[in-house]
Amino acid sequence: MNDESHPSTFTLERETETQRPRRFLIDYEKELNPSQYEAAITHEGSLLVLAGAGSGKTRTLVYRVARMVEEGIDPSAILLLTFTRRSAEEMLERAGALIGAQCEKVNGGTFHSFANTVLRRYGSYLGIPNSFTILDRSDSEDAVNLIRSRFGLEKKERRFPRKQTLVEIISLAANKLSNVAEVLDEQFPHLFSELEDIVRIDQHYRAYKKERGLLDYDDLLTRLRDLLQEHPAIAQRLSSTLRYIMVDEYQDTNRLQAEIVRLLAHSHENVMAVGDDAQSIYSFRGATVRNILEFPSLFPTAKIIKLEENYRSTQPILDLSNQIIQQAKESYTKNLFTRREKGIKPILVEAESENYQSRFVGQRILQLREEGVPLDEIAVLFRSSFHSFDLELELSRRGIPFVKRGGFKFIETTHIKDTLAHLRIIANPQDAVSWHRVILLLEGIGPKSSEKIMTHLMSGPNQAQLLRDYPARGVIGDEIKRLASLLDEVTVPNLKPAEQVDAVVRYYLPILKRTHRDDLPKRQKDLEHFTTITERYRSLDRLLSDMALEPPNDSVGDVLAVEREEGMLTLSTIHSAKGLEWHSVFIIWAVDGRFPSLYNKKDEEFEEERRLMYVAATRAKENLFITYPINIFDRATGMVLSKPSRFLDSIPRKMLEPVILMEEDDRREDAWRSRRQRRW
DNA sequence: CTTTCAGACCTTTTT
DNA sequence: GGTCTGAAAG
Repeated sequence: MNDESHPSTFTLERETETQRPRRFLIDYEKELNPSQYEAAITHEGSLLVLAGAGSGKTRTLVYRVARMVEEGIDPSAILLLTFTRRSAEEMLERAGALIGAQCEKVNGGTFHSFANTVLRRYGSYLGIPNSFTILDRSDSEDAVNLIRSRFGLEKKERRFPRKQTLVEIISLAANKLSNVAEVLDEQFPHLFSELEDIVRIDQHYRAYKKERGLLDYDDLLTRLRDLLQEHPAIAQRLSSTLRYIMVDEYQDTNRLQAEIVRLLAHSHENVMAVGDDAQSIYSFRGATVRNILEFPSLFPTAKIIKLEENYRSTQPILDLSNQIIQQAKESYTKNLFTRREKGIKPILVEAESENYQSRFVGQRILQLREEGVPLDEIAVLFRSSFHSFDLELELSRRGIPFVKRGGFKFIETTHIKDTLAHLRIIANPQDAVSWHRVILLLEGIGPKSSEKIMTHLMSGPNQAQLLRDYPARGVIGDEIKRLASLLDEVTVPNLKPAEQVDAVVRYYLPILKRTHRDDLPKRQKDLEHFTTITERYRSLDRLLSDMALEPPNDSVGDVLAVEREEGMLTLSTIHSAKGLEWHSVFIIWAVDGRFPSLYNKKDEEFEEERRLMYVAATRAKENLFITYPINIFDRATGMVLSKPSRFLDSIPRKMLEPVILMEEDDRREDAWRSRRQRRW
């Protein structure tokens, strides 16, 4: 984000335009359909674009940016808020390819990364130090846990919620502009009796963060909102600099984010929200479909444009998708149609076991490749990250290269988090969460000693010196001295982040050897990989906030593979597949109980699972395979799952062809064939 | 006080 | 299959 050099020269393009017709590099009218075109050329005022799956939403956004810039709007006056930073980058790249590099000056990113930039700059108005540390989810949990144990709450007879739950509750309260009591009432009624203690923990957690210069994900948004609300002069300044705001995936924003948009747009109301109410799938993080539905009442002059022509999928795929969403309790605002009449009917595959399912997918992918479909045009989608474990083994066995999106991240592994904790105490010596982690790693030190050392450390400014002064003998004394030397070593002025990382890793390796003897080589490689990633950074603060906001999610193997020429197959959670498309898509584990998952008993949750299935199905352009294993024992529920997902119930057979896998001779590779199935 | 080990418990999706 | 807790050993 480049908010340092905004020349506020806004020429009056509208008037010039009427005086003499402009020449554009692009024939927008020809490149876009009438609705898309209208969205692309409407720049002033508020605009709601209801864009169905595959209706060219991204294209519209890209062309709109290009058009604005071509009309002479200063690119840095445009703010493009997207769901991931990557999608912002891609859009700006595409716009750049259309009309030129000045599109790079457009401000683009996630709400969180935007908030980070603004708060680094203006946070001091709220008493936030500009070197604040961003806590990721597990850091927040650690902090809450620390507070909880100080209260001695975990020793009560009745079961007190675990740290994940606590953080979830606190986070939801922030994102929904609600409070702990309401969240408990709505979503955790069984914990209502703990209200007082949870509120107390929340309060202490806040104070704790404030004292140490820590901000969690929610604080980034909350504090940005506070800044805009409490400091009108700054709000005014930002608002007049960022004169054109676009928000992508609006159906997955929460009330806090909507409030931020409202405040930012206060002085000009040039806001374009784009989204699809039928694809709202992030309520677990406080998103509400009400945002998109109520946009017109927030901005009463909003113009509404619907994009209903689907350019992605064939008719049979669209028929199935429409059928899935039509069974929803509430109806949605659009009706999708396509001109791609011809196509292959989606197939529903019943596999005897998980491994059969994996083998089928593997085989079929190889067939598709032989038929000329490149691997990077194929994806396997699933409800939960772990659903692909067996398939991953199968793919490796067959030598099919893949990337996995969603789920566990490289950055969340213990050894990387440990390394990061060391870097954080260097960047922000007040960061108690990280100190705690670092000190616990020392041999012979547990929670009690750690607490003592921490109190000692917080008593003065020079931590390395304080460490040396700490009275400790023997092994513990040596350990503490070693840590002190590391701190001295890395606080030499003008050291590059990568050099600091290198020092930390050298310091950390013996610890790693002690604590993770078993899979040391892999972890060591991860650390090397991590060091490489850090080489391009010039500031440690920047490095750390990037790691919190946009963590690289490749593990070592993936990175090596990316460099291969051949495309790679994509494995992805459906959540991470949002906005993407492939020639051929497999949806695996479409078993009732897994998808929809049995935890989601409430109506709303259930409906969201349905939308998830809809999102998954609409990713496919030509081929769609839905597979499910039968007779699977589910450990979580202790139930035997044997029925295909209920979202596929009552789908006419003419829309979805059932197939059963048959085990045949081993020499026949394609051991499956179609046949009638009557069991359901 | 720390470490270790056995048993219980729960298991989603992400910035 | 992994994390968390509690109890017992070092």
